[in-house]
Amino acid sequence: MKIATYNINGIRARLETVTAWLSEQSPDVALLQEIKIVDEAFPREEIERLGYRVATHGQKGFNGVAILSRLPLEDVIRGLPGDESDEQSRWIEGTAIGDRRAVRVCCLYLPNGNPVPGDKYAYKLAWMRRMRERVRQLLRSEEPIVLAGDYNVIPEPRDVRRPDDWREDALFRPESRAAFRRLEALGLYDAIRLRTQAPNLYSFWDFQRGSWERDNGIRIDHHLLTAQAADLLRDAWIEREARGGAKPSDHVPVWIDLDA
DNA sequence: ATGACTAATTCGATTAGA
Repeated sequence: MKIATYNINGIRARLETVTAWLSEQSPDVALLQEIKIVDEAFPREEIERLGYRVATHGQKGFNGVAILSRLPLEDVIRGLPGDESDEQSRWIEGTAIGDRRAVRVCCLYLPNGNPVPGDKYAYKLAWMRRMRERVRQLLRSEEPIVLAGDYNVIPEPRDVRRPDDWREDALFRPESRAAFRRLEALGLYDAIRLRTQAPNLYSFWDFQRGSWERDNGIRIDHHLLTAQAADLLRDAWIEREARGGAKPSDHVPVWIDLDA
């Protein structure tokens, strides 16, 4: 079961890029972030035509997440539990039924959190605390679970070309990194780090300042796996080439392959 | 020190992203 996470930075602007990608790469499950559209306006038919089931949790203008699945998709939940007053669409989960195993997939778009300090940073850290509670609940199942998306956290210095440029940024602040480690400490594994300890693996390059040409990137799109999912891990990789393609997002797809 | 890109909203200029 190939599961990709991809912050597409707007489905309106990226529909051709995304449909070409689905046709060429054929993920079994694609977890999308920043669809930036309400559910009713999502181009569902264009994607269903390619053989995908579509579950969205959208929002006008900003944020928004979606699960696209070639496999049966069951028990979809929209929104991160734990705060009824939260109106931002940043979480959707469902169960993809593989040939051998069912896998719970959670698609998340973690808040950016800039500027630091401020309300947005407090929201980011509160959101991460709330996510931890959801993960605690999910872990009780002892099933294969994949939590993937745009975490907006650079875990370590080896995950950023120019660490000094990011010292004061919400993506690299010690509190954000500690909150990410606290998620891992619940018993989750960063899929790419189960495969390689290589530095300079990036999933985002800013549109500005020639970041792509200079390879001035950061790794912020991750798959965290429960132990039961990690047992099934065959491979994990970053589709770096996508950043140089036609009308790219500023993020690229990040992949895992599970024996499921 | 600042702004630089891109997208969405809504058709000009602002907000947000990371």
